[in-house]
Amino acid sequence: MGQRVGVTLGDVAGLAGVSRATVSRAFTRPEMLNTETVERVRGVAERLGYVGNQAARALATGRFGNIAVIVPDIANPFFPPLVRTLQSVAEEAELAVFLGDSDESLEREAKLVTRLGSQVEGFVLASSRQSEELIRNLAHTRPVVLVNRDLDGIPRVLIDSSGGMTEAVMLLKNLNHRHLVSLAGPRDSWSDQQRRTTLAEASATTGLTVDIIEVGRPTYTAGRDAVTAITASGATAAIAFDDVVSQGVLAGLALRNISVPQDFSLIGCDDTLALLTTPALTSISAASAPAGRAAAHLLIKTLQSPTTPTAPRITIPTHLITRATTTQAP
Amino acid sequence: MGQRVGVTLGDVAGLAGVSRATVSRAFTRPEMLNTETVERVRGVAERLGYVGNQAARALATGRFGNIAVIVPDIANPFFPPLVRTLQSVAEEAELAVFLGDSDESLEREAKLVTRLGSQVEGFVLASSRQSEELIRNLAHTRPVVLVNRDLDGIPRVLIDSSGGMTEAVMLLKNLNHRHLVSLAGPRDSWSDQQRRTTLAEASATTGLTVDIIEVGRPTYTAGRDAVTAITASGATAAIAFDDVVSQGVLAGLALRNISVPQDFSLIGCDDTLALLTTPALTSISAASAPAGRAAAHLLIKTLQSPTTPTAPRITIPTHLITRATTTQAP
DNA sequence: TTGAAAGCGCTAACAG
DNA sequence: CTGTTAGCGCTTTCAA
Repeated sequence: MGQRVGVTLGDVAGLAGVSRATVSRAFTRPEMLNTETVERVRGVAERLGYVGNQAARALATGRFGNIAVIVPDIANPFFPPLVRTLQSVAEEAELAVFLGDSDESLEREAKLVTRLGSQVEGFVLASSRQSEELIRNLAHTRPVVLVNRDLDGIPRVLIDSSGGMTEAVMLLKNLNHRHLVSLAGPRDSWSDQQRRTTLAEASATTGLTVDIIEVGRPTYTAGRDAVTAITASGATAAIAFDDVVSQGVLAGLALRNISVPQDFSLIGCDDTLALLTTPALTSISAASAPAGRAAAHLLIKTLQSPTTPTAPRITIPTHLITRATTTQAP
Repeated sequence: MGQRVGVTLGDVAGLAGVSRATVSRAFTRPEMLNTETVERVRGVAERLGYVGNQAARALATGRFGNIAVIVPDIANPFFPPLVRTLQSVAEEAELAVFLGDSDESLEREAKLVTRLGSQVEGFVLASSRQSEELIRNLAHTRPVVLVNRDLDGIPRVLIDSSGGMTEAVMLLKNLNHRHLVSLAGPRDSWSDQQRRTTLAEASATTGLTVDIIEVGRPTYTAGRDAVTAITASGATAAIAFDDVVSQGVLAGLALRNISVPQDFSLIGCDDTLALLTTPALTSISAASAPAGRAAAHLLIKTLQSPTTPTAPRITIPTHLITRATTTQAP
């Protein structure tokens, strides 16, 4: 059976000469108690170094005081700022946060969710690759907030790249590009699908040709390796799934002595590498830190009023940030 | 009182026609049971979607199945790979991981540790800023593994930058630099202290002059703003606390039309920005992913054999990676 | 090989 | 305002 872990409620009760219930109340409902009692109990607790046992509390109340955030790849620069603000907001609400990295794998994401499900109040799923069905099942069990995924009736915060994406296409058109390539990312990512759709619309409107090259997992290497296909396509400009991929493309282009932007124009997404590249990358903004904050607030709100009439939904618009990787078509 | 959360052991027991103890054993000690019983119970459990309640299990066993990793700033590119591998190893060991971001603050780190202390088996403190006393107290309570912090008797993994740092100074000396500046980071960071010490020794050996400029929190802005002091110093080369700072310095130098490496040589640390900068940054390697893996293994090992004779200690050596930001002194 | 029963540390009615 | 009591869901002796 369970072994003593440390100082318990009972220990404090004994030394303070009160019942365990009183000790409990001294922490959770001090207003119910005589001020003096509260102080005495807290004093004893402090002296003993008493720290409440979360597991026991969770078992008794059904509340865990924990939330989980699941991301496909914490090493992708889009996510750390999101996780950072999320955790900061959670902390203010006295919530501890589990981090799950699904490694872009649907199965691992599912495993994480089940594993964590029994000890969290709710989930934030960022760029979830899960099937709609699984997410709905989960949301049926506990509050779920989605980031960059849109499912009717589930709270979510979306970074809507359509604005920036449309601006990107417009810019390239105005610069006389006629033929672009889109470096598409993970197929089961909502963001990727949204970008595909917007791109299709924009190309229809503008009459530009857009080839699609799938890079799959968005990495530096994937971008660099895509350059063969890019040059083969004959396009004069590319829009990449994210800045990490762009970074790779930039490197691959340099290897072939293709200069950016003179010979080729390039636009990234998420604006995570900001001024880190040379030339500085034209990119589509994506406020991941605010998205994390918003998601945290949404989740906390849902936790407080379980029966929300309609799911709160936040959409963060994007825009194109023109820097130095785009210019007139050669 | 606690409300039903989902399917419980009892539910499964009822439907399978066995006692709750048997259900429990079917999962935790199947070898004690009739194979047939195990299968039947597991079948029923699966059908019902039974997931064990961690809190209850923790209460009964004293084991939580969780660990925590605390970092000063998850948005600093050094940490995500560390956290990623850490979580991956933990997952294989059936451990869930809490993430705490202390925002470089000693107080927040302490708060996180207390908050999480009651629901984790152990801690990984990465680049902890805490006082030695607090860490020792904590380590007295539960297993602690340190990353980039060295305290007698506590397991730790160190990325030993002295090798790379010495090589860096040697390189600069051989390139005829006589006067360097060191951009020092957070004072309470072990890594920073180690770098200061090594630098002092190396400069004594080589006869180079080394000025120290404190940048405090290692950010892009801090690096950029340090350039005033750098130019004022009259040094011809700098070694920065990390690559993020270097990145800022590079930008600040560019603003003043000082070209790197012709007019000024620059060396970073941690090699996190790899080829992202232009010119590509000469840097000191720091394998943060392997460090995360090692830390996870160490913690798991400690968890399994609580009374280790001597604390396991891993040291990862570093070396200088010469790229394009270093050349002959002007 | 299985069941009965006690208990992990805490909270929440219900009395008083 | 405070104590008594009955669990929360699970594991683990002890018996059978």
